Amino acid sequence: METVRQTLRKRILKRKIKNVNVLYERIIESDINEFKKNLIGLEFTEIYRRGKWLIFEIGPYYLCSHLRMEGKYFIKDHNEEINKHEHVIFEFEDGTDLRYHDTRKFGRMNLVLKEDLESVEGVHKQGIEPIDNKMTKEYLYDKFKKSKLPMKTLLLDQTIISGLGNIYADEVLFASGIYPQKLGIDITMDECAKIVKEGKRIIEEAIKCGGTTIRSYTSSLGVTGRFQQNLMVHKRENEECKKCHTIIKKMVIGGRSTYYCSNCQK
DNA sequence: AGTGCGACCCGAACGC
DNA sequence: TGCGTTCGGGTCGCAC
Repeated sequence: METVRQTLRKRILKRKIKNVNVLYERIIESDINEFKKNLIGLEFTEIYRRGKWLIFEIGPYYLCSHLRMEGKYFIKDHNEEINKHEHVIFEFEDGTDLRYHDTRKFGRMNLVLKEDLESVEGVHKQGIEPIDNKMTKEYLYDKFKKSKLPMKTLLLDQTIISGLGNIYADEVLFASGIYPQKLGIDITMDECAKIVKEGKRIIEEAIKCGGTTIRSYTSSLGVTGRFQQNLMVHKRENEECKKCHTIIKKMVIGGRSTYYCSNCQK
């Protein structure tokens, strides 16, 4: 998401919106007519990110966009044919479009007045980013030790750690040597220190690589996604652990597929 | 309050 | 080859 933000802001700032075309209305959670009408004549001035949310600053509003798993943004010439998975099209006066593409139609957008940002479901309850200096072992220990949930589930809790998804959760647990089903109450301060250290390292590295693209056919604005070459466990079921050559296993925890090395993660 | 689970959505992968 | 079925993934809402 950070990669998308960085690339997108180079491409769309300071362009006036001529028209907004919404082809699948359920993407828009706020009032649909206001969404289509209020953005016309305005230009994006900045793009922020909060966890997995992209927050576009535009006039008196924030446009909050959550891509879920498959949402992507493309810049295309307005004359280009509309792909069947393009659901929201922002038409700029210079003849280009910003197009939101989502094969699963899972992503969501909210247009709110700036002062109402905290009213957007999900945006307001973000925890601390792995790359934020406020992320400490004491903070995590305090959150984890009270919970009987498995560590995999806790790492995915956006109210604790902001922005960590399924891929990176598996990678952080592997790098920290923690068995994914280990319970929060059983975690130690030393393990929390590892999660802080490895979480920061992995996310910084992933951002440097332009993120992770799991499916080879996916490509979108700002996602060249070279980090998948660095993945140690995720999507590597039945392959050898890159550290100890044990066969990587897969299990489901909290409804999420989880990859791990039974030798490296105790 | 904490926890578990179905719903949302549909292309891809799988099974026959 | 072609059909029907299952899966996945982030988050919310509901039930316990």
